[in-house]
Amino acid sequence: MRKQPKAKVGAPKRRTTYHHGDLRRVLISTALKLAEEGDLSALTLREVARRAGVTHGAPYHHFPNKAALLAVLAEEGYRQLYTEQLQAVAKAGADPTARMQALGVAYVRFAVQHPGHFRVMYRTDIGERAEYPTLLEAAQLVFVQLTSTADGMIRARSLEVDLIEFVLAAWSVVHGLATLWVDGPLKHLSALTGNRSIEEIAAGITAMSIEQVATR
Amino acid sequence: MRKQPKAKVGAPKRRTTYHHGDLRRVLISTALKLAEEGDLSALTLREVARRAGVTHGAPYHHFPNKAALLAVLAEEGYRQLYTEQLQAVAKAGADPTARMQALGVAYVRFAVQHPGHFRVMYRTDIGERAEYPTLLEAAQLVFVQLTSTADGMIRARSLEVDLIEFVLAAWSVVHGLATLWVDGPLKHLSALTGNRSIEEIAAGITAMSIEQVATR
DNA sequence: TGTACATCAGTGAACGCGCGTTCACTGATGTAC
DNA sequence: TGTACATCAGTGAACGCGCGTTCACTGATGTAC
Repeated sequence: MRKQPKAKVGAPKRRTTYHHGDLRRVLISTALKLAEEGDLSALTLREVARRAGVTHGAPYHHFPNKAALLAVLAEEGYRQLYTEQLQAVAKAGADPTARMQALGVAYVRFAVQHPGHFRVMYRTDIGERAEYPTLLEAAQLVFVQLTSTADGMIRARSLEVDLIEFVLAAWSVVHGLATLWVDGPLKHLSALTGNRSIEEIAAGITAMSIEQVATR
Repeated sequence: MRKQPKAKVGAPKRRTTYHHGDLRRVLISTALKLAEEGDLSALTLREVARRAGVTHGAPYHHFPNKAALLAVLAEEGYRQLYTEQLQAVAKAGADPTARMQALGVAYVRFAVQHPGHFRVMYRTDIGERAEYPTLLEAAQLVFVQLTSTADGMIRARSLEVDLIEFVLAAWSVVHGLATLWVDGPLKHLSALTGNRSIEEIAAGITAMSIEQVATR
């Protein structure tokens, strides 16, 4: 049996090895947890290090600076969103309208289930995104998926709407709902939403906003 | 003629009086200007004082703390939004659908024209809003206006939609568009929107999202 | 299997910074008589 | 109209704080022979 020093109660887990093993991964997931707690201003490198049970200098062996860590977090978010939307669309079957709606619902569900990722993805004070090409690429993946799904629906139904405008409308409604829910007034206005789950609401709203276009 | 000391170039205007005259007002409008510049993390009390040409202790003779200044800013924003929406609805005439759409367009226009107010209004890290009853009241005014306009449209057309759901859908789409435009990816994606004005886009999108419900 | 040595990934002290807030002060202003 | 005095609204030094980042260091780990 390995010697296992007693860990102080409430203190971060005591490492048994000097080297951490997978600090990079731990820093990312700790930062994510912090972002999930709400206020992004509480997401500091020093606090991340603290919670990871490591000195505040340690992260610099894995990331050149704070912005780089946030960029990784954002990129992971976009990839996750892409994957979840891909699955949702696949599950929705062949009907282009159903696929479009599933995409929207998946967007809102992602934001609600991964608020940390969502916040970091749309935070503006991360610095120039152009410095992180893989982040840009991941974001574009999501956008392309939206555009092509929307295009599929328009073509299938020979709708007379401008693709860009349709895409913007769809994006706006789910982004708005997600934002109002995750960080906005809806967070506290449960009186409004009662005991309906966000998913039900999202389904209702996207149905109202998107499906309508198809059935006119 | 009053004696007028030469002001240093680039420095804040030199006061000729020891007392400022209307520092409270100036602090508010300076804070607003800062919020309009983009990143709310740059909106600090000290910077506000600096730009107002006053020491950083001075604001405390007009506001108990930073949160109180932000609360005033937010409240002004809500009142302004309410007024602009009221005018837009009045201008739209009697048709309930046209009124509803005008309300939505006014929301987006407000966000675009007053991004500072918009940012502060929806910032979560201001502290507990319940501490500022007049702020709450102003926000509710806007919400009530939205709800009653939506209700008017539903009744006039005997729509079979849930009021809350309709309200949420309408709010989501304009809030999403505003957010994506003011602080989100649309800010830089002018490729998407081309040379169309945000107002045209907002009109198109709200028409697509809201009017459709009525014409089904 | 053992040893020498390079490299990796931590530590912890330090730097410089800007923030919100407090406080004793003082010059300017308003008011009573 | 002039004067005494209270109050208002500034000043500027100071406090304590947490942040991002750097750096010389050192213990742990991996590799060549």
